Amino acid sequence: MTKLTIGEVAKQAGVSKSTISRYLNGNFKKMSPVTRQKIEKTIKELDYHPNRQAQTLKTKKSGLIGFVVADMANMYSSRLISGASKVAREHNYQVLTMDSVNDIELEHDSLLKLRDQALEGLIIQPMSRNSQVYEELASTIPTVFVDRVTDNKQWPGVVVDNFDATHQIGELIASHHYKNVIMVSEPVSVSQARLNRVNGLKAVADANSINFELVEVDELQHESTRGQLVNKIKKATGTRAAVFTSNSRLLMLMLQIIEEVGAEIPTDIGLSGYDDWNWTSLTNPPLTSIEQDTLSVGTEAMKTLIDRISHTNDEPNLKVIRSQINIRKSI
Amino acid sequence: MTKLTIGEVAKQAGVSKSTISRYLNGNFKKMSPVTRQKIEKTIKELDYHPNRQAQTLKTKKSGLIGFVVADMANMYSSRLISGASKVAREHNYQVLTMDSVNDIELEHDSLLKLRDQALEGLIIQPMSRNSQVYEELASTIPTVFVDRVTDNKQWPGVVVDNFDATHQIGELIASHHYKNVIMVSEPVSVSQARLNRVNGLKAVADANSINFELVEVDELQHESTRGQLVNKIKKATGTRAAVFTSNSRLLMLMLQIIEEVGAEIPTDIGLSGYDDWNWTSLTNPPLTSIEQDTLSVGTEAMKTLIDRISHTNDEPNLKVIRSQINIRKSI
DNA sequence: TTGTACGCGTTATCAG
DNA sequence: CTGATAACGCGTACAA
Repeated sequence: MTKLTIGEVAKQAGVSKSTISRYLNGNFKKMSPVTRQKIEKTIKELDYHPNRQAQTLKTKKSGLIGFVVADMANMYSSRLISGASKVAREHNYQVLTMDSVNDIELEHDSLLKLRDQALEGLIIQPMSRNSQVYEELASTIPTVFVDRVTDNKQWPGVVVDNFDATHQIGELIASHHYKNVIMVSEPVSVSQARLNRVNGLKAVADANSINFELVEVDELQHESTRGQLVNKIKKATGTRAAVFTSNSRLLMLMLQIIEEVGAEIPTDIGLSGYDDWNWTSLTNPPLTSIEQDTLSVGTEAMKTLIDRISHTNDEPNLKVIRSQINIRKSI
Repeated sequence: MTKLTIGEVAKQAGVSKSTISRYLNGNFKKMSPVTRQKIEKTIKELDYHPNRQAQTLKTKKSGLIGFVVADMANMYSSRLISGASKVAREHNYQVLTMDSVNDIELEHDSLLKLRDQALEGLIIQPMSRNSQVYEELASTIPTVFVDRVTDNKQWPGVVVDNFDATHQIGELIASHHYKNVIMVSEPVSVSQARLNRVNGLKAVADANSINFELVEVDELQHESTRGQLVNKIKKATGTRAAVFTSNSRLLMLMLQIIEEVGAEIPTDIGLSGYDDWNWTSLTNPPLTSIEQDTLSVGTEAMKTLIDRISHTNDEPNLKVIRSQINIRKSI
C-alpha cells in the first residue's frame, strides 16, 4: 500500500499533479469538465485528502488561530473559547487553545509554543498588562486581546463593561430609594475588573448620597466569614439597604444568609449581583442580576481578529461588550 | 531581510544545515563543543526557531492532539479539556480543540477537519455510540473516548461512575432510615448517564424497601414547574423523605423551595444531589453532595492516550473515575 | 487546457 | 565529527 499523495491521485486519474492541485484549490476556470469529473471520481474512490502540513509549508496559511486563555477550568474562559470557536468555524479556521492556568510563566511558555505554529492569528486573555512576548507576537501576527486591557493602545481588544454595568444597577438601586448599599466582593485590589465594578456602583451611591460600604471577603468556606456576613445582614435588615455581590457564589451565599436571618427580599433588604451560572431566574424571588455576555466577547474578538487577518479593518480599537441587566424582583 | 531558516543559521554559524539540525534535535553525542557553542550563540543572536510545519512534514510528528468536546460552553466539557491540557503540556503536546456544540453533524465535520492535521492522537466526547468517522479515525490514529461509552469495546474510554455514585448516596440515605426518596431530574430517557443515576439510587431504595419516586422536570423557569415542586415538597415534609437532584441547578432550586416551604433540613426533609459548581459547602446547612471529578476524566483520558501513542499500553480498557461524595449535614 | 520542474524548511542517509 | 543531498507532500511559475 503506497501512501496517498497528490502524485498517486494524479497517476490514478491519468493527469498531472498540477491538475489535481488546481482541482483541490477550486481553480476550475480552465479545466475541461471531463478531467474535472475524472479527478472528482478518483479522489472519492481513493478517499484522498490533502496533507495540511505540506499545504501550510507551501502557502504559509495554516488555517490555525491560537487562543491563550487565563484559566480553562473557569466558566469565563471556556465561554470565551466557545464564542470564538463558533466564528472561527464559520470562517473555516481551527482554534489551537492553550491554558495559562492563571500562571504568568505558563502563559509565556504557551505563547512561545504558539509562535512556531504558523498561526494566522492570535487571541490572548492576558495575565499581565504587557510583556516582551506580547510585543513580539503582536508585531508578527494579527493579535487581539480579550477580557483584560493592556498598556499598548495599538492592540485591539474586547472587554466587558464592568463600570457601566454596576453603574446601571446603582441607578436602579437609587431609583428605588435605598439608603445603603453593601457591596460584597472578593479582594478588590488584585483585579482591575473588580475595582471597576466597585467604582461603578460607588459612583452612583456618592452621586445620590447613598451610604456605600465595601465588604471584602476571602475564605468563603470559613465559618467566621459566614458569621461576619450574617451579622452584617442582621444589622442591615430594615434599614433600606441593598446588597450587591461581585460574583455568583457570593450572590448565592448572601441569598442563603438573608433567608436564614428571616429577612424578606426586597422588602427588608435588597439583593443583586453578578450571575455567572444562569440560575437567578429560578429563585424566589427571582433575582435582579448582571449577566456578562462572555460569549459575545469571544465572538467579537474572533470577528475583529478575522478582520485584521483579511485587512478589512486595521484600526486599533477597543470594543466594549455590554452586560445584560436582568431586572427581576429582588431590588 | 532574508527569512530565518535553518540554512540561514547554518551560513551565519559557518557550518552546514545538517549540523544545525543535529543541534536542534539534541544530537550532541558527536559534536565538538566548539561548534555546539557556536551554534548556540548564533541561534540566540538570530532568535531562530524552527518551522513546525516543515518538521512535521518530514517526521510525521505534529505534537498535536485533537480533542472534540460535546459542548464547550458546558462546565463539564471545559473541565475535561482543562485536565487533558495539563497532562498534554507535561508531555509537550498541544491540544487542538473542536466543539461539537451538541450537534452530531458538527461533530462529524470537526472530526473530518482533524483528520487532515497529522494528529498524533485524538480524544472524543462522542455524541453517538458509533459512527463511520469514529471507526475511520480510531483505526488510523490512537483514540480515546471520554464521558460517554461507545458500542465498540475495543476503544479505550474514560467515564464517570454514575450508577455507583448515586448508589452510595442511596446507602447513606438508607442508613439514616429515610422512608421515601424523591429523585428530581431532567428528562431521563435521553441520556444514559441520567438513567444510570436513577438506577443507582433506585436499586438501593428497592433493596431497602424505601419508597422511590422519580420526578422529571423540564422547563425550569416555568411557574408551573416550580409550583409542582413546591407541592411535592409540602406533601413530603415530615414523612422521612430525602430529595435527590441529578444536577446543580435543580439542587439549588430544591434548596430554595424547601426553605420557602419552611421545612428544616435534614429534620423535616433530606436534601442531596449533584454539585457541578462547588457551592454546596457554603449553604446552611452545608449540603451532602456528589462532586464529579471531571478534571480527572480529562487527565486520565490524556494519560491513556499518551500510553497508546507510545505503545506503553495498547489493551482496550474502560477506566471509571469515581465521584467524590461530600458528606455534610443535609441527609 | 495541461504538464514540468522547482522550492517551501526540515530531517535523514550516506560519505568523508 | 561534519557536510552533501535526497526526500516529505504540495503549489505555482513557466512552458507546451
